Amino acid sequence: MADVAERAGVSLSTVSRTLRGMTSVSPEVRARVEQAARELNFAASRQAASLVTGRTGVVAVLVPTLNSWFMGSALSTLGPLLRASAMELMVYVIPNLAERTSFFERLPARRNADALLVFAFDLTDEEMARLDDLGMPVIYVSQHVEGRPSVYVDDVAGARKATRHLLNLGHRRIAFAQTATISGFSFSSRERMYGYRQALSEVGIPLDDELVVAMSVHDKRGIVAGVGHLLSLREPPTAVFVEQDELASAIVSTLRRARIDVPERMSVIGFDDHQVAEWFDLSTVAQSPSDMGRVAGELALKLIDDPDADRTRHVVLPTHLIPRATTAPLVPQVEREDSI
Amino acid sequence: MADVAERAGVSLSTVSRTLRGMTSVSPEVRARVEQAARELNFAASRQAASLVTGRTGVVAVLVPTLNSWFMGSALSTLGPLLRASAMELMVYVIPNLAERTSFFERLPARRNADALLVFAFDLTDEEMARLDDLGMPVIYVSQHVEGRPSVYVDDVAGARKATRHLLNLGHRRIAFAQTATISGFSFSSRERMYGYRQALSEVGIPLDDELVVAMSVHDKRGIVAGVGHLLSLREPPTAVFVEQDELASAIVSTLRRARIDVPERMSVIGFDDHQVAEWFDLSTVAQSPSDMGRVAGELALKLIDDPDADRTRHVVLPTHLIPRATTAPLVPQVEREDSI
DNA sequence: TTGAAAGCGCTAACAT
DNA sequence: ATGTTAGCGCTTTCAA
Repeated sequence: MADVAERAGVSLSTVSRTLRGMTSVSPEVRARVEQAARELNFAASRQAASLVTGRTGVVAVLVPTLNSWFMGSALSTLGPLLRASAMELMVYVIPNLAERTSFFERLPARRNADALLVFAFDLTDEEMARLDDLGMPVIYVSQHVEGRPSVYVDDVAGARKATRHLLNLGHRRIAFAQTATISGFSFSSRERMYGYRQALSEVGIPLDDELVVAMSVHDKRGIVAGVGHLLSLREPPTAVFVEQDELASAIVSTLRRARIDVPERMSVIGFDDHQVAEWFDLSTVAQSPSDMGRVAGELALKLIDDPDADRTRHVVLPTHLIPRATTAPLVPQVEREDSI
Repeated sequence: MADVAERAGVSLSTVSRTLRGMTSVSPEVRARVEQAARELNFAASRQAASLVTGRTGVVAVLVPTLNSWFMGSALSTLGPLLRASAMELMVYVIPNLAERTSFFERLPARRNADALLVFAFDLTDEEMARLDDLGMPVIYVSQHVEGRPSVYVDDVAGARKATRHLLNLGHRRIAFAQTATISGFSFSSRERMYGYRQALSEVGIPLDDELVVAMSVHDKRGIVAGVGHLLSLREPPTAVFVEQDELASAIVSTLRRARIDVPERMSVIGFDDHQVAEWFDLSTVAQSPSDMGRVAGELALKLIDDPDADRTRHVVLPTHLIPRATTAPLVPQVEREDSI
């Protein structure tokens, strides 16, 4: 910056003021400085600036993985949004317990970011307390935490929509397929189960634990076993609400391979509106991770800029039912049973 | 840091040395300092340190999107790897031309990172020249650039493997399904096409442009039309090599919906070993984005640490054929033709 | 509107 | 092994 000052024949402070776009610089001097800066290919060091301003120009995000549709969509929106406000995006990927422990021990984000976005993590109270005295706004995304700024989708309402859709189609035996805890998303999982139960209770259908199965997307045998369990019940379900599109797709494949037609013999509805839902023509409940990224980013910027902003605000995002080809009205199968 | 020094009853430099893990600190003092630091919840400011050292402790990555299996896997590996070397991961998401232009104009990474990893971008010569005088190692990932450090998978060999597998199964009419340019991945696309052609030429099968179709994963009608084109040829293919698993899955679905059994009537092989390949039991050629992230990260760390390291080194990663259930030996369909 | 000067929090060279 | 001290490149009073 000294070089620029010399070349433009002005003082250091004038260069600084010019480059930050302050108004108290005469147009003539400004032109000269900008010219010099361009010629020298100069860009100010954020490190040095932040040392004196106390702001880093960085927003940090804490994520369990980047390898998921949800995180990918959310961050792909968040990145450009931050850049529009001259902020950069720092990512902390915490895939396992060891990393997690070390992160919370050392809190590397401290002083190295202006805000932290915690994505889809089920934190312990101690961990949250630790983040509380990080000295920066901490926003919880895809989960809701009392008394702290949170952005999340209304999982309960979404699950209710899915279940009601099946009820409206005439189904009465409706199963719920749960994903065996994917790290970090257990919060949504609980909420979706709750919405499912609510919808059934509303119409007076008693809850039946036999209709609830848990499986993991990556465990083929487990999926087959789970589906098998449902099919071997005395009174099997005619519809399944699966809490995640990826698992729903796997279930549809499994059913079809077993010659159980979907949706003729079994309706299946997912949750997410993941890309795979479109490929499978899967009925589902859409949420928008991209909106989540945007809203969370905007909230972060606001909390950074305005220390008086409400730090307990919750933003709840809506869901939408997307009926596609894997749900259909219940067809009474009485004939078959009679014919046995 | 002064607070820590005072609390531990030592000098500033001793605190600094301790916290950076230097050996020239007596165990007893070290313990005291660490204790004090913990009590005060202290973490050093990277900004201040980098002002002195000239190193930022940051590795920046330039990506077209985060919302893809490839990027997600690569960065999920890269993140923890960097953190193990006390480096942080800064992400620049450049989804469109406007962002791209502005990135190359302002080069925000300048002075704010120690190395830049350019993922899956087809850069112009001017853009690369611009990066050359960024004053930090720039590593090209998932593409190969003459004279600059690059990490990429051997797409040509992979495509050859896929095609040869089909040839070995007896297929002679083998189509190639290309993805209509997904931003940033045109490099791999060209290479895979090239490998396909090589394998055919090796065994003396003439190239037939009618067997090459382009489609986009998100354009259902386009996929149906592309498949339709192949099925309406005078001499239709008995196998298709699809350059991407996601598209391959869509093609398998389309074929099955049209009652063309896969693999009985048509073999389909993809490329990537994307998750979806497992769900569809799709034969494919595996590449490992995760390895790519790891290797690229290691290379970055090396180039940062060792100014004398070879800056033109290329790392080529292998591919593996994964035969699954969508490829099968050619069944002569002569009978059918006779019976018409 | 511009300039001079005092730090921001750290590291590294030097001294002990 | 530990302490002292001079900056790193900026921003921000304060003065002119």
